[in-house]
Amino acid sequence: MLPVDEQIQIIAKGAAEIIDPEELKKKLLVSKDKGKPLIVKLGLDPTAPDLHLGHAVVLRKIRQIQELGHRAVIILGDFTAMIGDPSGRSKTRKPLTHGETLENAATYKDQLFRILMPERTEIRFNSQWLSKMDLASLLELAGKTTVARILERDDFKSRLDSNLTIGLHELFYPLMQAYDSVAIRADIEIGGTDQRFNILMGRDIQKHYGLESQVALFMPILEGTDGVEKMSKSLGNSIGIDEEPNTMFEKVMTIPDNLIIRYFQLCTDLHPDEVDQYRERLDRGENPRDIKACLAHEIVRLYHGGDAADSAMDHFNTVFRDRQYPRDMMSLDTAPFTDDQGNTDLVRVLVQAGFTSSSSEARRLILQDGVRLNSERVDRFRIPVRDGDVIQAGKKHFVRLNKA
RNA sequence: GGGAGGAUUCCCGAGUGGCUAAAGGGGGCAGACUGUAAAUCUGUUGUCGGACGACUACGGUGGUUCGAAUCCACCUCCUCCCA
Repeated sequence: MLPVDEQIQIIAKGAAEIIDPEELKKKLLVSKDKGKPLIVKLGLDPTAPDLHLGHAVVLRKIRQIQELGHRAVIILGDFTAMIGDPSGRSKTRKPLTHGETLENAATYKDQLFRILMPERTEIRFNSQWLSKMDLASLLELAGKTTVARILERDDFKSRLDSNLTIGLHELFYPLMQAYDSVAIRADIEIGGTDQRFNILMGRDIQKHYGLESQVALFMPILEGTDGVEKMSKSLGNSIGIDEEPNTMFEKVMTIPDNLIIRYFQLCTDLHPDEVDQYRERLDRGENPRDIKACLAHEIVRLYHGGDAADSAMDHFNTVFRDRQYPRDMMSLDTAPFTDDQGNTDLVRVLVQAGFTSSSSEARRLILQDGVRLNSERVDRFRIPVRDGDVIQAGKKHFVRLNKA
């Protein structure tokens, strides 16, 4: 195991807040002393089976901690999912059925191990202990906090103030999540800053059960590719960890420059010192594009491996930086779209190639100077073409035509 | 239990009998600019057709009317107020 101070440096990289750093240090010292790994808890709500880089922020952090020799316990909140975490939501969420929950959980697991080390990860369902809790134990648990305390939570508070519905059962959510920490004897609970209330509740409740309190490790909420909103699939600004290498690379390249370092910190496993080197290069006035390319390469490498990262970078440089044709592009037989006079219907070609979803859109694209034939703007819908000609739609779609 | 209001195109939201494929904003796409990107500016944003045009569309079903997103009836869902 690395020296404690160094471990702390790695754990703290990119973290929004650690409560309490001294306690963390103490736990690490004991752990190193006794050779006993710490247990890092992450609670996941099994509703979102497509992980993106935003979710990956906490997962990567866990991975880094695993590399230090510690263990992770992932709690799939199959039981709590019946309530639906009210965090950050302004509405009561529809409860999931048990079947849906299990189905989601299976998908989730596959994706988790793209990031975590399986041999140092344990996945547990909180129904294991929560479903067995009898009324007496529930009352005991509930007695360890107060209504006022629960209602302090921002989202409950604002919902209450604006007369929105709050189900009584929802008030139990933080308690149940806290109880998970008791059940698994968590040393550290990690989560986004939006989990602040729930995780701190865990510290409290553990103490009431006579356990040492967990350390709360909060990670920032990652901004999406638009640089403003938090990353989320429904906002369309997310980068999924399953995305194709080229797409992933391109998407990383579209983040605003001022987010480069933040992404290095939150989306890669680079050592803090390496991140600092990139920061210095930026400060020295090096072209942010090139630093961003390093970032994109690193991120693609994490999810697809070095070779894929190299070729994604190569593709990006060719197409976007050098404005040349990509090395490999799809090809399309023009015969079905060519009339007797030898004119090819580009509208249909664009639709067929999947570049536009309707022919109206294809016409629009042509009329707006968005289509090129061998680098020349096209201003007609029907045009003669030769074997091997290249049609380009917008900046990134290419197809080579062949006349079979 | 009683009362009031709402459901519009990808999203928010205007429209209250023909001039409405439907204002405005967001988002998307394209073009210009640029050291990638962001920002900015311009255009565009239902489908089919190279234009004129046709078709489909304003929660659901039926109706009134020459004509309905707009009026009426019933239904579904949502919200608010009083108790």
